[in-house]
Amino acid sequence: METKGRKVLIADDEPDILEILKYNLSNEGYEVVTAKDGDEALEKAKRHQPDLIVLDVMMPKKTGVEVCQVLRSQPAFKETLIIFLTAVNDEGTQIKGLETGADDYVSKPVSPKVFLSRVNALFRRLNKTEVKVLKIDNLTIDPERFIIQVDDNDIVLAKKEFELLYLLALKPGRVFLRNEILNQVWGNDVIVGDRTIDVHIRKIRQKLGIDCITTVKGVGYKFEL
Amino acid sequence: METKGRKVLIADDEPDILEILKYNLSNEGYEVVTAKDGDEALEKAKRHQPDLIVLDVMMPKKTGVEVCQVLRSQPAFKETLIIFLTAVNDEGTQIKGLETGADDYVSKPVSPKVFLSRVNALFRRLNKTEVKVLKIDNLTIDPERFIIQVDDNDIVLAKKEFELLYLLALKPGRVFLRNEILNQVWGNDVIVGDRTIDVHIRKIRQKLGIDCITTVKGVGYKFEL
DNA sequence: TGGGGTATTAAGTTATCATTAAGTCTCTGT
DNA sequence: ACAGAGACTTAATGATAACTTAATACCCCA
Repeated sequence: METKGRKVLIADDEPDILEILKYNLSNEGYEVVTAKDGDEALEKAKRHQPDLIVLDVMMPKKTGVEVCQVLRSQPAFKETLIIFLTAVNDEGTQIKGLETGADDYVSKPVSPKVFLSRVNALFRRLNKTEVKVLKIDNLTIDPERFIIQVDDNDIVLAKKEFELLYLLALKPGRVFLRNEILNQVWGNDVIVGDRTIDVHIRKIRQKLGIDCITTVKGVGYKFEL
Repeated sequence: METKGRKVLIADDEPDILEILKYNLSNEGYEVVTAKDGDEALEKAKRHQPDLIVLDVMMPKKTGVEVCQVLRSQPAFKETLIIFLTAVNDEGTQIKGLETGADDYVSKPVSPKVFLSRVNALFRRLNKTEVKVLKIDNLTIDPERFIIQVDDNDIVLAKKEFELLYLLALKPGRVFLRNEILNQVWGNDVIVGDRTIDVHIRKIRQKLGIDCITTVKGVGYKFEL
């Protein structure tokens, strides 16, 4: 995760397309991983944790839409950008794709120029809103580098702890219900007990050493300095 | 992803059915959660607080009817819509289902079109008040964030206190009978004395510091600034 | 002025959370 | 593949806030 450039995964069953897109993205400074079918796409996505995933709708093993659905059901890929490629200039498919949780949609034949501008646009949008460094008083949370600082002292949080803190800190003062936390941090399908949240909260409080998470009994937790 | 729509939980042990219904509901803008047996259905229902629950009658772990009974015994699910799915075209089952507290009943094989129209009809029938932020003069009540503000000062209310205030504030000027309050805030099953309401009212008045709840002797309370 | 209601207070009761420790899972490097 | 470390989850217990009740004081009106 040291590369300055974003990581992109491209999944398409046509080697030519893969080659063209990879070449263009690499030229722009992106790090590129490729896959030739749906299953491979899922596997590489999990392994490489790309920032953007480009999915051909028509692929062997699993279609792009299916891959997208699987990915979106996992917390790790809730925020990942997804673009669909399709030869079908079908309005229905387009809508279906976007509803599945895709961020954009590019129809074949792909113009490298158009494609690149779309990709860049998505990342620009992302920078403004989603993944951003939080600075609240003497506390800094950098989700990209996975680093937390209090008064310039680095603090190491485990993954779940980090995600939990980041979630709360994104909207200071707002109370997050336990259910909300479970959905956002653990995902829809994972079933864990309520006490699990408590324990993570405790570890965060302990490691940070500052009292920034408030309990709202019977409701949930909120971030507050 | 960004769906503002209602949340629907579907429980069925046949993956195909889940897939079809989920796809159709998603297309209509509903947010969908799935479960593959009775126990999982209960767990997800509790966690996600869906607006509608679709239950297959024949499921492992717990049947749809059993799940329904458990849910209906809890105040949180008194108002939740429930639809039964069943392959048994049995009049008896149908009646038993409706008596258990289901709102509708769809027999398999399910026609997506029919199913959707039933679901839409149910929601149309339901005059559920939206969960929205209330702003009345210098008082702000945000039920989603569980926050109350008076003149920009945050005030912490306990859960019951909050729910009670929110109920009254939803219809300013309207008098709520004690029984009405008990049903809405405590649920039909819970039996608590009348004085309990008084005590909560008192705490709200005390914490808010402003006189916004008026007593109507022999009748109930109303919100009024 | 007494009765039917409500307000207030304090004291019980319960539900929920914090904490700790121990068990299970996962990843990593050899 | 294996061991070890750290991450994650669960279970058990103690602590505390939320909730309920009960007892008493109050108020208004026939």
